[in-house]
Amino acid sequence: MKNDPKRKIYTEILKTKGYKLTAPRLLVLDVFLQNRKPLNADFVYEKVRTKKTDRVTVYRTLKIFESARVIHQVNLKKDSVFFELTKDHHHHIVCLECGLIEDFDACTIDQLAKNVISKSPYFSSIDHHSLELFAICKKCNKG
Amino acid sequence: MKNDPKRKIYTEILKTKGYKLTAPRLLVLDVFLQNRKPLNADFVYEKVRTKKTDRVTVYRTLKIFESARVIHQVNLKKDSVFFELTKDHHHHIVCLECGLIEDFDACTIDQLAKNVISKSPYFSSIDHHSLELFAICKKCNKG
DNA sequence: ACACTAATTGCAAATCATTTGCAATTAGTG
DNA sequence: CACTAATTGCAAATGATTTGCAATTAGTGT
Repeated sequence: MKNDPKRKIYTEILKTKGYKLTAPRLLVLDVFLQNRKPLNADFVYEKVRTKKTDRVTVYRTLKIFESARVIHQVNLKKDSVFFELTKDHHHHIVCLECGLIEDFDACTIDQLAKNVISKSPYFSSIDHHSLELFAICKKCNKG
Repeated sequence: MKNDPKRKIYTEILKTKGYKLTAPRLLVLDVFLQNRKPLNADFVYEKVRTKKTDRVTVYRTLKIFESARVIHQVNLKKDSVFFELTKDHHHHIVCLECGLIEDFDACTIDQLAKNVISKSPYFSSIDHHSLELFAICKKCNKG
């Protein structure tokens, strides 16, 4: 969505880091803004391939977005790597059988992170975190 | 280590699930017992290749161990998948620059998980979880 | 608006990790 | 000790991701 207020935040981050705002990059960004869940390279490519964007460009764009901290990896134990927008951060419960994903917030994690940092000899601040719970969902438990 | 008390726990799990205790499987298990940190397929293979064990067997063994819940995936944002023994579970702070890993415990996560479960319409229990913090370590922050 | 230049792109080919098919071997059972 | 299904190793296939390179383009200054 061109009118998503977060769009500007991300494009500003990219500009600040010296990356050009090219058509493919904006397309990929919009895929993330329009699909607020963890996405893999293939999903993104399927959404932009019609708009003359190569698969390689998708890979390269994901790398750039990741290094610019616009997106980050999410551990979903699927066969490929998934990413989500950094500002959309939340946590997931993932069904080990069917892959069902439920979101949840965990405000206590920030407190926990502070605690860990205060005791660490190597780290003094946290960039971001990843908390995933894995389970068998009720449906799969029956089957 | 043949004398590691946890070795028996894992071999029992494998037996119970009907998997044969073959030489390659015991070799892979021992690699995990002797290297208490997240490992990838390549690391394991390098440790067992001398003992006439094929790379394919390593991959297949990791799959079996994962489905038997002897090991599970850890999200370290590296280019390949890492695993650790389930009973060795702890959390990590990973440096986004140099990959330095520091371990920590987080006993409050279990409470948090219970809390999430009590509110979830889809899940009624947690199998395991994954909490990783990502940061730039003090050393990399200077450089 | 126009030209310049480095960054970015698309394509084709290469690489890397992981998987599959199949015949030979082996662990666990009786 | 023999039996049988599970497991293994090899070779080849697959699938995801990366690389080289020439053509294109965004952002800059004019």
